[in-house]
Amino acid sequence: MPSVINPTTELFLPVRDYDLAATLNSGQVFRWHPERGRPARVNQNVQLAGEPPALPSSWTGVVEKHFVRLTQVSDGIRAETAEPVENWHWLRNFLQTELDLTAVLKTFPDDEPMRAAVAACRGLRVLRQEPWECLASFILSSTKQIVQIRQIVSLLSERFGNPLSCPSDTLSPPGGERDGARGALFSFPTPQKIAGLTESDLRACKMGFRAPHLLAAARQITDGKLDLDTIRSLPLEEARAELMKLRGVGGKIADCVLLFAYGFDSAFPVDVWIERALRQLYFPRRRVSEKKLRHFAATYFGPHAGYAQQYLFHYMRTKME
DNA sequence: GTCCAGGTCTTCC
DNA sequence: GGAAGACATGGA
Repeated sequence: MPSVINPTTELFLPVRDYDLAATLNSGQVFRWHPERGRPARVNQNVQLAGEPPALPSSWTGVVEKHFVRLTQVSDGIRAETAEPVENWHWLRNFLQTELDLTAVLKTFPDDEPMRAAVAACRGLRVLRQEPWECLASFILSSTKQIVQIRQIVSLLSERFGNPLSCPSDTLSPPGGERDGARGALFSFPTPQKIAGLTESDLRACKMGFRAPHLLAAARQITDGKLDLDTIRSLPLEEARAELMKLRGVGGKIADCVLLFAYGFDSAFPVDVWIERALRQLYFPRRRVSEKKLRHFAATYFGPHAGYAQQYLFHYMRTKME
């Protein structure tokens, strides 16, 4: 007799060393929102002496076809969906709750900048996203602030995604249209849906010159010229080259997709923040060429370089706040 | 009004 | 192979 699993709408994920706020707010994903009345601190793990932990804090977002509410509690993460779920593998995989974070952190270089970055956002995880949403989001990211990427992705989802069932107490937050929260109530539009649109449909989502890039990527996928599944099994360099065949996808965006969607932990996206961080933290006194900087990034940070990169990225951004 | 944003591509030296 | 400019749009 096969064991019967009762579908549920709630799941408790026991996990230590997981900073949900830092993870969802570190520029990997663009459709997660702290819930009104459930304030989320940027770093749950920084607790001052004598100060009670600011728990719980909830976030709402979409993973694949599921609307999800996640709440950080002291010994893990509580998840809630609108519709009963039999198998929660998709959520564990997305959140990477079963990853041995301590083992990853041990591989980081033992230097002052990395120690400071880890101290600032320990518990930050690199998520495992669905490749198409990740690729599309980062095609839309070039020379855009994170807040604007959220707006564009939200508009795109609202207009061309499918409405999702939400828990009954989920309300569209005030100002949601401005900060993109409403878009989290829809699925991310499929490549097939995008491929059937026109460039002006997409430009109406405020994505500007990125519209033809997104359209072309969607059409390559629906035409069978690009298979996002096979990229998973390629060696890193081949996977990177495959993604970079797409117009509007250079090394940085390819590295983001490799790291955030496919789990290539050594992929090291170099954007303006990371370039600034590397120059300030590692080469404060001399001007190094961009090429040397890339070589340094590719060789210095170890097998989980991309993970180290995400710690540096979030550390630099929160330090500036 | 000006500068700049999780870049990429083309042109020109 | 490296610098400079174009590309849309909006927040700060």
